[in-house]
Amino acid sequence: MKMKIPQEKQRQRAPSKRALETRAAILDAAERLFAARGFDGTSIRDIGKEAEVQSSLVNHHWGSKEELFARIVTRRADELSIARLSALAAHNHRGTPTLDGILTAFFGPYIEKAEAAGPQWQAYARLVAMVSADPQWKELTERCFDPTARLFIDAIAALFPQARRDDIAAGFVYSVSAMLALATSRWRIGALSNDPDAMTSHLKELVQFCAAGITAAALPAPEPDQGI
Amino acid sequence: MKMKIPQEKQRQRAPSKRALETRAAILDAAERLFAARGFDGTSIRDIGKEAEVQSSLVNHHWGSKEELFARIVTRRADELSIARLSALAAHNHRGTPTLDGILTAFFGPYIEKAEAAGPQWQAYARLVAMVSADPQWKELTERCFDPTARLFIDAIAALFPQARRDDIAAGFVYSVSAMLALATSRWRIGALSNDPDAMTSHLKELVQFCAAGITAAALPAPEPDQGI
DNA sequence: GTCTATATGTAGATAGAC
DNA sequence: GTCTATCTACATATAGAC
Repeated sequence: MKMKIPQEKQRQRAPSKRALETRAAILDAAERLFAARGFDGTSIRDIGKEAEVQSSLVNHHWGSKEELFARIVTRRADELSIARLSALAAHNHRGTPTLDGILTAFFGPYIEKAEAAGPQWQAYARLVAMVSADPQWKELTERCFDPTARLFIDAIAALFPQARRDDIAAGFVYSVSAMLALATSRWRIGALSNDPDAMTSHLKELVQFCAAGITAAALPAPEPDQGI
Repeated sequence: MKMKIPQEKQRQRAPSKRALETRAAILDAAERLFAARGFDGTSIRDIGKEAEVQSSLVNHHWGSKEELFARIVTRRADELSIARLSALAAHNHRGTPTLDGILTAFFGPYIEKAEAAGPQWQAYARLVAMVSADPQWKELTERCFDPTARLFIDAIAALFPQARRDDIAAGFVYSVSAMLALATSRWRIGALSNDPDAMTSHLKELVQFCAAGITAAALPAPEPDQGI
């Protein structure tokens, strides 16, 4: 989660307003394109065109394509981590922690931002789904998300003192992948169920799904083939 | 991207043994590289080098890069669908269907192939995870996986006559994403739990997780904030 | 079927004028 | 900071000899 950007390391004077706009426009455009077409599917030229600036300004402001990509992933990851840990602390302060509460503290901040701030956060979910599945970005993923994930796993593990930590961790990874599936594949759920729907109402269903799954994974296996 | 492979449409004579080997080597090499680096991150030249054949043979045998990619995704998808539907039929024939049994019929064939036939099937899981998350391959995904998915959703929905089909479908999509997370991110689970493990033992845990989740999602919401 | 050679386009990154 | 022009490398795909 340490994200030194080399281009900024020794900035001498305050940048002009226009320069700041340019830099922000490049970041937003790059986020949209990377999310839609992937890292290799997006060119520096595409980004310049989308941001309506010269393509050489992309390298000038943000260095190499890899550095730009890492910058995009980390800026929202940090914001998300803060919101998630704050929600977790608030939940703990409210009384005895519950699994539903912990999961809501993790899922909620993203869902809220995706609904409030709109398409940029939705694009970001696709970006996270991509980097999570790609070994090329393993280090980046670990830096951005693992510290917070460990804290949430700790919190859940505290609810199941008798459970193996492996099982809790596995359940948490499954839960995160389910959240990404919700965020990136509403079209898929809609297509399979013949009825698209809004996002917020899915949060509670997602929490219900994951909480039941983690509880089942944490407890010793019940009678085999229990049926429905 | 229409399943016809132009190069094969009117083959006149039986191909030589060497030609068959070349064609198979290209497919396997392409599968490894596409899975490791993605579609845009893999070049035809890379594939030729990996298969130890001339890169022009890649186009000659399999047409364009897109056609080659679609061919790779579909060949194993068809094999998987057959195995899954066969397992589902066997389970139904065995007596009253159960959720655990249906999920095992869906997950089992992949896990078995990944363990038995090894790395090519593991690469394939990463490939499926990629195409599932990428709008560029939406049509390909629908053609390959949706028909079978619908049948499994039907089978699950029959166990919960009172549930909304949307909730079943959502639970199934979450379950599939969890399976892909297991197949592609063992390193992630291992890193978070400080203890990597073998794959087969995870199948039962995965089924347990998903069955509990789907059951919870299918039933009307219980008392709010039920805790652990 | 397989090879060499190549046509044609685009990639990331930078140099240097303003 | 911004722009034009360009260097160098590599991409997909094909033509044509063997």
